[in-house]
Amino acid sequence: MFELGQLRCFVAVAEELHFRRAAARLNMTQPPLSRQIQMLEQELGFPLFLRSSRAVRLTPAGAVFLDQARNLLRMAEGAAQEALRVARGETGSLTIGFTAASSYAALPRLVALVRAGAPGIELNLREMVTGEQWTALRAGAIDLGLLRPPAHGLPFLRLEREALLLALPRAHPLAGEEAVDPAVLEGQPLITYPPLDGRYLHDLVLSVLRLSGVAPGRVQHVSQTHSILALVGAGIGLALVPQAAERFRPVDVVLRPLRGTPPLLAELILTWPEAGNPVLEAVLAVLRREWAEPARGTPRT
Amino acid sequence: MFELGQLRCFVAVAEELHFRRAAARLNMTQPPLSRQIQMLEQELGFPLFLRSSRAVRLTPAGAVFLDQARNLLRMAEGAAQEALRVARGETGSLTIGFTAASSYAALPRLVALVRAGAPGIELNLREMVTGEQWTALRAGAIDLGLLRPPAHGLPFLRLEREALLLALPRAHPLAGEEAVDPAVLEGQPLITYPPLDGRYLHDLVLSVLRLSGVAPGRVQHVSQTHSILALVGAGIGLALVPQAAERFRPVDVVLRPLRGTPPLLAELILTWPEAGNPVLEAVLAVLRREWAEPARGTPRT
DNA sequence: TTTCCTTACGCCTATCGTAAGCATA
DNA sequence: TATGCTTACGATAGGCGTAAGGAAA
Repeated sequence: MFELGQLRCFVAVAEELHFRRAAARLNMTQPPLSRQIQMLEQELGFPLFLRSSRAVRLTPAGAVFLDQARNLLRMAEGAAQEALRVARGETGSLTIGFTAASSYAALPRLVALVRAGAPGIELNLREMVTGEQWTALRAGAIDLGLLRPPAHGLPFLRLEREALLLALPRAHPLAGEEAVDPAVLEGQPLITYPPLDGRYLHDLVLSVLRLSGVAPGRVQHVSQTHSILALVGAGIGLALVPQAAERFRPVDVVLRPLRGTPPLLAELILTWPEAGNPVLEAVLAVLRREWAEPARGTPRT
Repeated sequence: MFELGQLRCFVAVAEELHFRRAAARLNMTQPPLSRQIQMLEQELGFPLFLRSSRAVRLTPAGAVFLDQARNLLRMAEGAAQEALRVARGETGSLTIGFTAASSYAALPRLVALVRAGAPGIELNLREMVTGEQWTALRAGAIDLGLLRPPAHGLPFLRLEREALLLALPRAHPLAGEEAVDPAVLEGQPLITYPPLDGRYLHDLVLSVLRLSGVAPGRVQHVSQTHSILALVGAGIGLALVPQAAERFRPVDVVLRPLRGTPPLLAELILTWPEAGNPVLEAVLAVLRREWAEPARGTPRT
């Protein structure tokens, strides 16, 4: 097969229609140029030029091949440029796994920051629960995970810290209070996260209860926060949910801080398999620089 | 700039993710393959692979470059194939200049024969008068000319020979005759071709008159046959036109052979700049093989 | 005679293959 | 210890440059 150098020789001769001038343009002498063209012609199996000792002309097949050669050379340069931009993290694509809950506040903010700070980078978004995200991170199916701790040793960035709020029906006697005493949970049916799939929030809720010295009644496990809120609204029980739930709270449910509770904060982290992907590095650089924990990430005072 | 050989090395390693197996596939040993990849990486300015002494993985930029490299290699092979087909005359395009008169019989027949006999060849058709065709042939703007003689020394193929017929209004007293005596032209107004632009037919008409010993009256010069026929229909005068005019004769005009006239035949030729274009050769081969002068090309008996 | 492409020939460089080096599981 | 990529080194082949050849205006 021919080589790109031969194509460069061919294009030069085809454009100059003069071997000596073409050779000068290529910074070489003319005999080796003649040989390169001959070898190219032999490789291709047809003549590219009609040499009449006084003039050089392209054959019809040569004219066709000239178009192709120019295309190939242009594409070759473009290929290097394109990949170089990816290597520099200036362009490329990342796939982000995110939990349903994060899609209301953290995810839109993250997408907006990346769009503004690294406009060449395309983000593919895939909603999946925390457990799926770990699998996907290990398999390389996603480049970033937006999920709850722990990070299992992987590098991570903490995006949000939010207090757990008590979710109770609007019709509940204490719904009008500014803040609610944890004691009301004593013996009450509680809806909380499952210990495996939603381990982090499950443990966090238990910590809150333990620290408050409260023992709830029957406990129901539901993994998605919006389902929990729906059950609360239906009067099935009370629940402790992260503050972000305020964004998708049904109208018949209200969220209230627990009075006197030590600030147990639910964290949302961004994690990734490892360093080395420049596109990823570019996105992380933007986030480290631009992301400031919003005021709403701290509990109401 | 990198070379296609390096791309082949890169694609092999990227597909095998294993230098030794890739080297085997490329019929070389593994150390030079490593060097080629290193040189390619240095050329590009970014690493293509992450080597961890136990596994080889593509970097994100490497994955992008793999796509580009595959495209380039595929295009390189395609380029040679495409141009080779042109060199063999199997495909390509030709531009044909043709006169308005030829577009009724000779041109459609020619196009049909080429379509059937050389299906890969595309024909571009450009109507132009004979004089324009000569300029275009010299400039390379058309590859073939469908025009009246002479060929001015260029190679040519005679496509048709047709008698000159007398065009006269249907209302003319002699319109009912099977053939007309040339003597009727004596002193009559005559519409014929201009001596410069339509030189060939002009001279041919004069020859017919001279051989018949007839001197017409006032002579009007009009270059396009369909215009001549329109003037005949309007009673402006009589005319001698090639038999092909039968195809686009107005209903109020009839064409009749001249009785006793020696067979002065108007020829239509196909001419081209020179040999050497395989696409042209392929078309000419088809025409030489398939073209038979049709019966309608000879004068009525 | 001049121009311009091709052929011939010697040198040099770049690539290949073999062998040794080095890190990891 | 085995596997697998890299480094080192000598041999070879392919490409470049100089010089001579040959055809056409």
